[in-house]
Amino acid sequence: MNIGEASAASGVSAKMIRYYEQIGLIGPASRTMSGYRVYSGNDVHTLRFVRRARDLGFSVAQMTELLTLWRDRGRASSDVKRIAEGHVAALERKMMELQQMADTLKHLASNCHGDGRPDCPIIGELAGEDCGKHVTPGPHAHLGKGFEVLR
Amino acid sequence: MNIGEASAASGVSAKMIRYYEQIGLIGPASRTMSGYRVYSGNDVHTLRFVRRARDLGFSVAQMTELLTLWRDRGRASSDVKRIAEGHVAALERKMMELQQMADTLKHLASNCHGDGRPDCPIIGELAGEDCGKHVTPGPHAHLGKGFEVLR
DNA sequence: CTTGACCTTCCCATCTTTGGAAACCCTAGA
DNA sequence: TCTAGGGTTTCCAAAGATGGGAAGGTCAAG
Repeated sequence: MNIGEASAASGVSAKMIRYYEQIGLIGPASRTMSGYRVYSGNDVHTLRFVRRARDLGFSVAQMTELLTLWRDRGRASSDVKRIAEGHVAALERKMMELQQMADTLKHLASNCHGDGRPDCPIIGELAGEDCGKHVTPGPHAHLGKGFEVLR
Repeated sequence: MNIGEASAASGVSAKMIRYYEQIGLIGPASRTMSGYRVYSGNDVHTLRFVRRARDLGFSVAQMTELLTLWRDRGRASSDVKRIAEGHVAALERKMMELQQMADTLKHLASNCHGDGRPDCPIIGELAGEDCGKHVTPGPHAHLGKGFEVLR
């Protein structure tokens, strides 16, 4: 099976398969005499594992850990659970961050006429116009570097 | 006011101020004879605008639009509202995506012993083991390229 | 004048994914 | 057998926003 077939069978693009090999997430594929990569059913299994983990938002680093645990017959499920729960926490942190942005914007937009007139609380807020009630008190600016999640 | 002071006054790092100038989000700053960038109170006002928009998750492209509208005294608030609501929609799409990942993972984790034993539904799901009830039916893989939101 | 803090530009790294170019390989049809 | 097309290889670059650092110039205080 060459890389195109492996890609179709796993749902991982050929580009990404090469990339994953390059960065060491997956081992180097064996080659034909002419240099074409060759994949086995087992390789496709691994690629599917990677795609599912990717779909769940795991980073390459986390996938490396997960792949190692997957291959380790003597693994402790607590190790897997720890990674998963850490990721869930990161997802929830990110969601809260987005929620806060969305809430602020929705509030501002709800007070915006949205017609031909130029007055707009959204622009006003961004410009820092103190017009009485403030929507963003501020404390969500330095939310830290919780960017482990999401591309 | 030099770039360090403008940075402190606006909350935008000096690095980012230079970057925003380079990509054309903000106009080139005037310079002293020795080449130091010089900022006015007005410039700081603009930088604050940019920081607030950034904190709300707007992309550079969107900030460009917003800055243009801000400067346009004859703007229609509907234009601003449209951008804001589009961004809210993107935020909500992204949140739903994350929620789906988190839900799947939480479900899997709740069924994981999390002890020293190797059995683990999380690894099982990633490996594609069909063990009766499936948690991820699948239809959230090709969620599209909704990556306009978030860094 | 020296020192330390600041500024300048330039390059690199992050992280995942996509795109392209140039060259090579394989297979089917003429 | 030759050729056309599609698949494959590698390498380079881009994207988004931000951080880090090096090498060298500048400024203000002592």
